[in-house]
Amino acid sequence: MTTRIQRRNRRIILDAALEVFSSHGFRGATLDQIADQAGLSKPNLLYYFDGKEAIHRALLTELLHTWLDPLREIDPRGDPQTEILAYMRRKLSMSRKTPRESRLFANEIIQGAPRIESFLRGDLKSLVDEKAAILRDWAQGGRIARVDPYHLIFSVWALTQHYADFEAQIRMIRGPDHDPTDGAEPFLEHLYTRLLAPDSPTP
Amino acid sequence: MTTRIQRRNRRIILDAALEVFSSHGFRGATLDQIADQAGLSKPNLLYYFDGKEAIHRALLTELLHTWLDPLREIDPRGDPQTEILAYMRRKLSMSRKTPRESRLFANEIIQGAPRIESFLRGDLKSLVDEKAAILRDWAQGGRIARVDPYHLIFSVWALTQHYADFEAQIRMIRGPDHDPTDGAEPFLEHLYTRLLAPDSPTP
DNA sequence: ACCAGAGCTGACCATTCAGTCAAGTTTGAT
DNA sequence: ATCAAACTTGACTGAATGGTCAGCTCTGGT
Repeated sequence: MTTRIQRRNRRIILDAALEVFSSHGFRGATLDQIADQAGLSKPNLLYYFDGKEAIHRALLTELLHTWLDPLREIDPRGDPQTEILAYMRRKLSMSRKTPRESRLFANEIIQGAPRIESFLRGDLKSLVDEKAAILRDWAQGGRIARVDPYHLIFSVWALTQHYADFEAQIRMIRGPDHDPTDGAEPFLEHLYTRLLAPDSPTP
Repeated sequence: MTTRIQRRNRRIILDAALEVFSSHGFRGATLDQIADQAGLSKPNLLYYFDGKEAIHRALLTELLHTWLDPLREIDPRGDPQTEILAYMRRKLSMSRKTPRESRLFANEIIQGAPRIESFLRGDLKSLVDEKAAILRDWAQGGRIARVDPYHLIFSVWALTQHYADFEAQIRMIRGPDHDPTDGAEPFLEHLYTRLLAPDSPTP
């Protein structure tokens, strides 16, 4: 039985932990920082979670649960260009709305993905393989340009997550007033529209 | 006066530190790990460098010295598409040849770029502004498609560095035999050729 | 062969940090 | 109002880690 206080405090702790882990990485984060951020004492943190590792695991589990949703929604029966453009927009929207989660994930991958290897090799690979097959069919059927489906998926990841993961760099180049993703959507729409336009059939 | 031994050992230490820092981040790396990797004792490390911070700083300084070279080479007098494609190829080549340096940089940015803020606001911003102006002129002159020059530069960074920074993820999806960048170059050539083709003039 | 300085190390220190615990306070069902 | 369970915390512990130091060994110029 979980109480009202438990739900509230677990949520507060996970929020604080997301803030700290996403900006310092697992090793760089300390329980004291998380406790401060949460406005709770360190022993109290450990009353709700079994340790630093457990907090981190809870955060990743929660994240991975929704991480694949945008890709999952690609519909093989839909219009190819519409589907891919919509996928890109969903990913860009995630970068806008949950940049800390994106950085949490990025930190994990850059450091070799030790804690989410089974997820990557399992759920992620399966889904990517499945959707890549759809993209391949679309390309072979001439409904989009003949591009490598895996690199196409990677390009969406790279181009959208970049705005969350490298936000600091973009801010320093474009100035503090500028929102990092300003102008990104029309640019990426243009890019994918051009990229995907079917090859004109050689008569 | 620097001796032969000094040059050799500083090099060994920086190599080891690059390995460790790039895969664990600054806080996650320990002097003992670096010493192990270098095959030297920890006090010996500190004989050559003033501390963990100093090793990291030396590494970043060395990296930043060449980080901007690919962008710097864009020639305003060259053919726009050729120049931009060549830029993309230079960046992709860097991701292939020096992925650890790319991850060192990525770690730094994701964590808010505290140690290289002045570089980003200074040298990097200046150069990006300068080259963005060139790209803008090309776009306005109709020599490439009308795209936002900043997002165009960001797209090159995102698409090329992704192969180094997210190598672990790509490997787990494509399998261990597959080189992560296999097929990337033709894909990106196709992408930028399509993206940049000048808008057909409306008569 | 000598030796001054460069190069190197085991032992040690201070701090940071994850995690524990005994003893307190608050909550909510009765 | 009572009380058992839920919640909270100051004070602590042990391990990890960045850094120091006295004294050792090696190197290269004479």
